[in-house]
Amino acid sequence: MPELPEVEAVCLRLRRQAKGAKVAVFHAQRPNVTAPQYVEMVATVVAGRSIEGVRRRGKNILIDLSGNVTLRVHLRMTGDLYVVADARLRPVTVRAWFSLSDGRGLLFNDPRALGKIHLYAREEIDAEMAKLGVEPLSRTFRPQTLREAARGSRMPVKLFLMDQSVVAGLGNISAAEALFRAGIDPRKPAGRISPGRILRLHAEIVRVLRHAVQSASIAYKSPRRFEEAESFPNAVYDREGEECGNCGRIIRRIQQGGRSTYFCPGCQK
DNA sequence: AGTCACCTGATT
DNA sequence: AATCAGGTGACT
Repeated sequence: MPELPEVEAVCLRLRRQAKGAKVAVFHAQRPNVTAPQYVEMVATVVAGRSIEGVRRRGKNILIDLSGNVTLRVHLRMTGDLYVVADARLRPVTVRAWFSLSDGRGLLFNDPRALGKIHLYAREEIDAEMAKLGVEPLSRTFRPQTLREAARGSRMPVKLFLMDQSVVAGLGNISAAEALFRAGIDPRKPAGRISPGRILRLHAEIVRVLRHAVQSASIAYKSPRRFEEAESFPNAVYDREGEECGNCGRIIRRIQQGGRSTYFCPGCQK
């Protein structure tokens, strides 16, 4: 279920629960989870190192370990990463886990098994993450950032927004919702959007993500406030055939880049 | 720039 | 049985 907001929530949770803990053993159900790296290599290097910090870059979770080593966890479509009191009690869909020296377990639960865990030297990881685009919730993300990246691009703007080398962390939902709020047709070439619309799009991206981070963090924290967290329902995503809350037209679903795109033909030009 | 493979589970 | 899924990388 993860886009940037859920990944951010996972990082917050890990920071509270796992910071300072020491990794004893790494286990993997299938070599797929670390491929093309060897499970044995990861296990050997990770053993005995403590968790110094947890960072997020785009949709990547970066776990800094002692001795200048960093684990990169990508949740892909269905991954989740969380601490439990006893790793022996784990769902069958847990594809890998870390035994912590205090007896707890750090589980990588991933029903579809598309997620990845990779190991890097500290200086390698920064170079790797430099391939990603701007962090949309940082001050370096400005309307001009979008304008310059979009200049001359004939890519449909929805795919442009989901290109991680442009903006890091936008996914299928946030891209669709931001485009709806900015009143932009997802099929429109990125380079042909007016400066004024780009300005609006920038603002809506930030607004959508800020709110989703807030909701995701609350939902992960206390189930009691789950309703509150859900109080910002999707305007278009997963609403094919329903009426647009703004203009009443029927929300459509089309295919872009092999994924579903939802939009309102009335509001989005 | 578009299509497909990677996986499994839920829904139609 | 077929389609869909909040992602990405490797192919045409």
